[in-house]
Amino acid sequence: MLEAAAASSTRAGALPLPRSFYGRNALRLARALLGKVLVHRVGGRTSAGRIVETEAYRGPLDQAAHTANGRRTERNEVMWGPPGHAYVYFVYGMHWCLNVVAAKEGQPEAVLLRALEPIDGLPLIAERRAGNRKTPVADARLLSGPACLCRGMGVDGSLNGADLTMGRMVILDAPPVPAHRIQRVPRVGVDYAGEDAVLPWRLFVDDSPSVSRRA
DNA sequence: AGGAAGATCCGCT
DNA sequence: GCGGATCTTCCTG
Repeated sequence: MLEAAAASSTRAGALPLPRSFYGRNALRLARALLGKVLVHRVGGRTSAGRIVETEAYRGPLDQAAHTANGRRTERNEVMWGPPGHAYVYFVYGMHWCLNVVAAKEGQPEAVLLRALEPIDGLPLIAERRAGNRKTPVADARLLSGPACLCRGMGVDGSLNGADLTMGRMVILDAPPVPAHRIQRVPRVGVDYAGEDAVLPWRLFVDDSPSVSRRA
């Protein structure tokens, strides 16, 4: 399974998704991003993974979003800009999280990338993840969880605002995931969001071994 | 100026 | 299942 994904991702002709791909609401983008491939090149080394878990955060009307009620701050400024850029923020004093800005400029929506299936640069990913662990992790779980994903892919605050349609970190097109393989459940860790906490805006590929917090 | 809470992970029980 | 690690961001006074 992982081998098959790797073969397709490294195939010549896989192009970065154009900006127009991102110009839709965050829920639709969260769905469309499943199966696509995040690639990060740094210092001549490449790591890549297939997106298998996402969460949609829908701007002013979503109490779970950083931009709830139209809140605009220095931290979430990127969410207000054009789609197709990375919104990277720091949480819990130790972790980074990577989002993809959705919708159109002035409409602050984003998709949190929660898990990838590692498909290229396994040694590099394992090396990055080893730093804060005592016990080894199975390959399929190296990028399982939003903070694990950032750690393993080498994503930090320096990538906040990065253009994902070009540059050192991009998202490549890849075959879509069939609808019958996608599950929709409530988002993780948003109990503070009242009624919005139960919206089924966490999407994942149900047969992927890399999904975080499987029931 | 101060404090509370957070879109989490890890290791131990 | 639970709590500790660790610090930025934002809101309050």
